[in-house]
Amino acid sequence: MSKPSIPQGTRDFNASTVQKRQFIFQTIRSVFETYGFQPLETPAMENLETLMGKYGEEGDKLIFKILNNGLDNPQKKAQIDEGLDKVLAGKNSTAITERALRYDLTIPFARYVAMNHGQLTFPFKRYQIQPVWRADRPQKGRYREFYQCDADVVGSDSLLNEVDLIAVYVKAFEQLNLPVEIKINNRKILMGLAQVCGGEEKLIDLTIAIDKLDKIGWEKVKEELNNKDFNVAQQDLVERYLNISGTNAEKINALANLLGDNENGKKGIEELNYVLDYHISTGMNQYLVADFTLARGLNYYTGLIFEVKAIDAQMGSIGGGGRYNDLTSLFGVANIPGVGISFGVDRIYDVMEEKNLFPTSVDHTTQVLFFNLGEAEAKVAYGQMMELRAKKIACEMYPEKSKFDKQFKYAEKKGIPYIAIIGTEEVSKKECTIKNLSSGTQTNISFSDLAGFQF
RNA sequence: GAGGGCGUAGCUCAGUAGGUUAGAGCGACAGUUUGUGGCACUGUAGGCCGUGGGUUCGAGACCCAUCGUUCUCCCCA
Repeated sequence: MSKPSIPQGTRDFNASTVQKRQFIFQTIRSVFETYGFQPLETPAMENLETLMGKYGEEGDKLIFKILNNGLDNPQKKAQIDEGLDKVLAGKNSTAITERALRYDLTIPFARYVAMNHGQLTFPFKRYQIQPVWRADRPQKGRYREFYQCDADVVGSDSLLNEVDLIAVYVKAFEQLNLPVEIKINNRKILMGLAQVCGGEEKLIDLTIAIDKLDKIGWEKVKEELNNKDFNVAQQDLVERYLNISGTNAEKINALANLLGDNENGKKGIEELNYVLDYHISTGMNQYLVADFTLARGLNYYTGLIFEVKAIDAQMGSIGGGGRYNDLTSLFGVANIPGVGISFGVDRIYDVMEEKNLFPTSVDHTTQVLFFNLGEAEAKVAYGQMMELRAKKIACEMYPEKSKFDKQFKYAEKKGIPYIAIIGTEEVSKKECTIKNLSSGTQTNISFSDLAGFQF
């Protein structure tokens, strides 16, 4: 038998890791709920059809598909052979696979809204904290199974939603004590740039090229634009666009000059300004950075877009989101605009761990270990232990009668702060010896006072 | 999908130019110490050197393949 292992890109989480992760989940969840979002859960698997074509060509390749059952059924052999040929040719076939693992939380949410729009009260605000799966090649900060925490509002055009979601980001990261900046841009600005550069149809090529700027540098981006038939004047314009710098206000001014009276550009700037101005009054503007190089890969975004970056950390974005005007139309229900954000918990964990930002209080463990000094003594001790447990004090008893040495070491390794000794002497006196392991101090407490002892 | 690094004890790693019985630290276990831990000392257990093939008188080391892992690119949280 080979050594046991787990699939590539997946992880087991030990007690301390789970507790730290729970701290992140609880922090985010409590902020979501404070802002009026309600929970939703959707299945780990969706119909393949629901997911395909929603994440772009690259995304489709990264969807984990689930093999159908019953492929060994001889009566279906013809269909299955035909399906297999399609799969081998790089297509999908429902004869082979008709379900897939969730790739993100946004599309399943859109599907849910489309299915239930008759029953939902709009604006509908939901949050969702669940794992997603991607058949990506794992590397630093990238896993094949990871959690997303999403909050979305659908059924409202108001920019107040964007304002509110930014506040969610700020408050959550403040509570996590993780310094971040929130980059903000508008797809309309990018659309405006594309129009000024020759046409809307260039938007996708343009955003893909721009998105790479901080990785490959301007020269390479220029090369890519050249390959995509941007002429010299257009390349020049993009260069001036990307070189915009300064404070948020200065950047926006420069951008307004560059895009002139392009309608999308004007609208995009207006929306951006609205949100930035709003957060001057909340004092959260210090976190906001207008960044016109921000593009976001997902093509369903239509308005303001966000990305959260941890300050001074070698890590890709730890959150992102934006406005999508018509996501549910993918599922046949039109005119439900929405806006949402996502937290990348696994990356947040990695950054916090690296920077040592977890409060020590997240480690919960047993408070009191009751020593086992023999059958009769243990029975008395067990009764005392149950009293403490009734007070919600975490206790456990060493399961075997062992030498002190061994029981002490167990407590020490597990980080248990107190031990309780009840031996023959204590039983006859109806008392208990409590020892604080870190200070070494030891006191005798009568059974009747034990439940009131301050551990 | 493309390209690099690394696989030796439970963990972290040595292993010199290919040479006889593969080492250390930590951890585990036992004892010194059968009602007082952390420290110290002593001892014990634990290795198909990832797997398969090849080169060689001889391979942990060199070559090929394969699997695993990790990082980078693409893309993304």
